[in-house]
Amino acid sequence: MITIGRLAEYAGVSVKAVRHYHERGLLAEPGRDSAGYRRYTAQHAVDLVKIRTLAAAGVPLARVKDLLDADPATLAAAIAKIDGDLVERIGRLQRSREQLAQLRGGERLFVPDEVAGYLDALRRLGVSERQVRLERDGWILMRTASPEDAAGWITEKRELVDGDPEFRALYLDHDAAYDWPRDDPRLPALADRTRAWMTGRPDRSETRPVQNPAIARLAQQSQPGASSPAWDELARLLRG
Amino acid sequence: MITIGRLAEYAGVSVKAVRHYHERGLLAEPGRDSAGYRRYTAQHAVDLVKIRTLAAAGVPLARVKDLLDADPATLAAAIAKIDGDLVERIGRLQRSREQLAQLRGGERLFVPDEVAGYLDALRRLGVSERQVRLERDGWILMRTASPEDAAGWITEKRELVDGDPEFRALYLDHDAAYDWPRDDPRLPALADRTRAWMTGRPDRSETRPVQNPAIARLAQQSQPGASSPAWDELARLLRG
DNA sequence: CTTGACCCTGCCCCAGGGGCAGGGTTCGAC
DNA sequence: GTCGAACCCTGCCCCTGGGGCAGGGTCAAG
Repeated sequence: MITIGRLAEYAGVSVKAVRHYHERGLLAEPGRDSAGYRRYTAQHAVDLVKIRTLAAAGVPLARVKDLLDADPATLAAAIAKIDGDLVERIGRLQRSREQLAQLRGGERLFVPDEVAGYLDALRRLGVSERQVRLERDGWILMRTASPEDAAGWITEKRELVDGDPEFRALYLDHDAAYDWPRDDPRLPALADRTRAWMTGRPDRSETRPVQNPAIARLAQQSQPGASSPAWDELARLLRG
Repeated sequence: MITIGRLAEYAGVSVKAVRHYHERGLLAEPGRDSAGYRRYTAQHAVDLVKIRTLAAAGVPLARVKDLLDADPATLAAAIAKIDGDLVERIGRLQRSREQLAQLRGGERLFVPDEVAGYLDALRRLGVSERQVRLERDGWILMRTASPEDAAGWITEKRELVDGDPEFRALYLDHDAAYDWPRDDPRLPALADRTRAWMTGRPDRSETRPVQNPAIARLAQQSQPGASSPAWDELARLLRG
């Protein structure tokens, strides 16, 4: 006849846990001795190890209770399912490890791969970090509104950056223009070149070229102080 | 400017969780629109993904809060530790899978390997399942009282079962005697043979041979109805 | 006869949300 | 113009699996 402490130690659980299992009806309450102490049998130890094993596998105690007096076939089926869940949980933890590793290395975690690749391409081009962040935030905003459109948008922009030298040049100039004064004499010329490039674009020219400023405006709303006098002036020149 | 629902969807968490993070001070409360709705920026999405990643790795929200504005070196160290915990947890789950598998296959889970081996040896000898269970329970009881003694005891009994033919014969007869009537004429003869074997044992003869009935008595206490009239009579004959 | 290690019950606490009540809002369809 | 669906708001109580503490009683050894 063993005490609650010895029982708990045998099974590798806390005394508190044993009492908890009594309360939940998982483990039979044993008899008491003259002092009112619980006195356990070996069978209790066997039952407790069973409970501990299932609970350690993440089975809710309510289900453990059912499983304890299920017939062997049902138990076997349940164990198979629990094992499947376990495999899945292990997989999730492993994916969690990968995500965690990316937390150390920049923004890859926060956006899908294609976007990360696009942002890296911008960086290789020599675009400022401020602009890269604007692009990233713009993508996130787009993406919350319409994931498919966002995916198309990133593909097209990637093609432009990789394949259109004039787009690259304009992009870098727009980036640099951020810091120019509002009355910088280079602004009208830049607006003209931009308009020329836009009219040179074929069919889908009404949607995409507008997108760049549109995104910028979105990002501007979301990030206070993300525009500049020169950009405002440039937008005015393009509209007018 | 995105709503709470879109933000939650982007990060793969529930709306409720986002509000929870606000309450805990993990995620900055954004501005409200004219209807009182929260309106988020892309930066919130980035922050939320970070929170979700740490939380998914099992980091308590209170620690997540600290990590969010820790410097990169501290963060890297913390991530290394979290990753270590993750590896440990994965290991535990894998061990849990093994234990679970044993739940289907008998009692190996409930006792250490040597004991399981000993019980299997008894079964091969032709001992009844009732007796095997008595032995198992006796071991568990012993073990909770004194693990080292229990280990020694199981080793000696294993040696006896493997190496002493007369012990094996006596053991099987004792097992069979369980069901005899109290006045069975074979009982005195069995008691005599048992006494003869006990006196034939060298040095440690006062501890071990007594153990078998002692264990039986322990098990008897723990398992109501685990003795029988014939066993009681046998114990009386051996004492007298 | 004390001291430390047990045991008892009962209560509140934690994370990490879920669910529901009891509202208000927005948007598209009819 | 109005209806319904799908959002959003706050506030409250609920869950699991125990931990911790209070405020006792008990037991064995020195």
